[in-house]
Amino acid sequence: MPELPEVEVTRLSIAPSLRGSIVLQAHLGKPLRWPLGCRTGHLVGRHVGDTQRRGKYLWIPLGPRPGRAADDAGGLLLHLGMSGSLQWVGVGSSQAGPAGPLDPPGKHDHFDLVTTQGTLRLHDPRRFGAVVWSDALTSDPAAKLLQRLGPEPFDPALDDAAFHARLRARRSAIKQVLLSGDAVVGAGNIYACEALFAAGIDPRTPACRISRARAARLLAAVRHTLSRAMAVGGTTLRDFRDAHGMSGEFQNEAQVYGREALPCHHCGTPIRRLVQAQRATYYCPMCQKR
DNA sequence: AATGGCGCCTGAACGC
DNA sequence: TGCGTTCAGGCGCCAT
Repeated sequence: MPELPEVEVTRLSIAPSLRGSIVLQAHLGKPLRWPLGCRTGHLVGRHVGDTQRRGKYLWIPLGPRPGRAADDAGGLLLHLGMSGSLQWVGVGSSQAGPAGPLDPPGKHDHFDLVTTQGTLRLHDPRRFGAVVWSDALTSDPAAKLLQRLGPEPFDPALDDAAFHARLRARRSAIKQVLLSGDAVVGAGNIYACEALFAAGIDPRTPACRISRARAARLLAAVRHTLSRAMAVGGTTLRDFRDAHGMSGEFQNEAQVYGREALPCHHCGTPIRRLVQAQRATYYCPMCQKR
């Protein structure tokens, strides 16, 4: 399940390959969450810029078409949804087939961006993901999709006081507030559970009832958990891979996620599972307090 | 206006 | 073996 670490790992695995290339063609498969918003031919001939990330979205800047003014530029906003992953096949790679630089799209390959340096392919069985053209990050539809996102976890402007203030504005359980991305973006179900364990906070605690000191611990725990996950290539529960096929290792370090009834690594108490907002939450009833 | 719930999708795991 | 059911969940959207 791509959360912020998986998206960042993906970004790092495609940015150097894509940067400086020129789009030769693009192909669409089955419909994704939202329509592309332009014809695939609209992308051809554009210079590819440096891939950026905001929350769990990726932004691939595309320069103006040949002979057009600067305001013809735009880019692609990508989201990996639940089951999306990107694959990069470089020109001259061993995966190059007789038909061209890449095998024909498989059943779950729904977008190809063919460039002078290689092909970026989106694989997404559940199709909760999206690829959307936008004239700029600050124009719709990108702006509309990004406007509601909370602060980035590693934004220096997000200090303990700011984070605490955001928690105080929410009466929902802290687990749901983390998932909503209102107080800080990037923690999905796995990392929200892990960060709450690391901070020793019961996932059912109303966000507004968390003290300044505990909020500081939680913010540090979110940052530490996301950092650690990125350092080991993310979490591969089933099929997450970076664009070069590398799987992640964080699943081996999970303290609570997916460990119902197994002993807590810290105190030995069986890990519990509960459902919050129709999503599984795992926690240690001994180590995590309200 | 914050908040809870729905629906989009498919494959894996499960029960009979 | 095969069928039906349940679960997984990011997140925009809707209703309250």
